[in-house]
Amino acid sequence: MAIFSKTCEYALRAVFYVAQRSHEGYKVGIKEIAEQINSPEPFLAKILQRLRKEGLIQSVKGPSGGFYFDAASLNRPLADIVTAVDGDAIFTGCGLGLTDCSESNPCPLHEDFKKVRNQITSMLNHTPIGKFNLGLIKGKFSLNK
Amino acid sequence: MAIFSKTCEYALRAVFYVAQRSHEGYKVGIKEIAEQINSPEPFLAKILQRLRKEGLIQSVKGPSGGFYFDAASLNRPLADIVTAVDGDAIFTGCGLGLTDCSESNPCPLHEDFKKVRNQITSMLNHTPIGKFNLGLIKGKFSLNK
DNA sequence: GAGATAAAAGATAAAAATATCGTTTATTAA
DNA sequence: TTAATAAACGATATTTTTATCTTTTATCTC
Repeated sequence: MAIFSKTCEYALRAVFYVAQRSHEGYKVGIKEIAEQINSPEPFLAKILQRLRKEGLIQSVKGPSGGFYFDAASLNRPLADIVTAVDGDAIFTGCGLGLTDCSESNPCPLHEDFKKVRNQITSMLNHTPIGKFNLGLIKGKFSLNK
Repeated sequence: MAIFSKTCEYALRAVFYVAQRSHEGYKVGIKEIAEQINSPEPFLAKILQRLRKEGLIQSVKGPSGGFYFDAASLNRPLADIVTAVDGDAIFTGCGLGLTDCSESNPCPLHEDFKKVRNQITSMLNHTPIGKFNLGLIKGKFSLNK
């Protein structure tokens, strides 16, 4: 089990790649994205369609078209992407899968998981999509293996 | 997406319930466990079979049989249960799903996820199966909704 | 030892997540 | 205004996870 679904992992990797290229002034085609982040192209296309419908990423059709982020979108937090793809289970869900777990009706791991969730939530809320652009351009980070 | 698979959530809830009952001196039948933790009985049976094969839980067949933990097993860490069911992805996997992510070839979120993973790992390694027995007996914790 | 009980095992089934394909629509550039 | 390009859309396929059912085996009680 991972923190995010496979779908969300692809989404985040794609987001980082498109953000980097947007920072450099380019739009990117789905084929290039899929190659660069090592994901199945048609599946990734579906994911980006969803993000686009939610207004989280921009795209234009036709020659010299592709996906990109405008300035405002580059500043959105990663949490928006995660929520769009995986919902808010990672932010609010019980670690043991209970539906009514809460302060007043806690599972045994409630306090422990609260810390973990808070850390993940804080990280995703405070990390803008474009945060790693310079690092990616400098080749400091990997997105493909 | 959750931290653990549904299978693992059931496993942990069942483990807590059986641990509590073992502490009280009882063995528990699969039917009672499934009822008390609100899980599908035959599915849970498969899960407990796996744990039993790995020696993480004990069981006896026949009348007045059922599942239980011996003293040594009650002191094992939750990490053993999680590893048996979900493998070690939660402890070692890359947050973005990369296979070769490491200190020398990091994904953009590598440092952030290291903190999250370390916290989860530490928690699961330092929490023995029997830790919540008294709290459960006193009704302080919920396992069923 | 016979009958009852409860877990183990094996074969399936259903649902959800992941992945693919063919066609359509929008946009651009010539 | 046409040809080429690239995303959008809709239908379908595959794989994995989750769940069920039936039969078998072990153990206890009498």
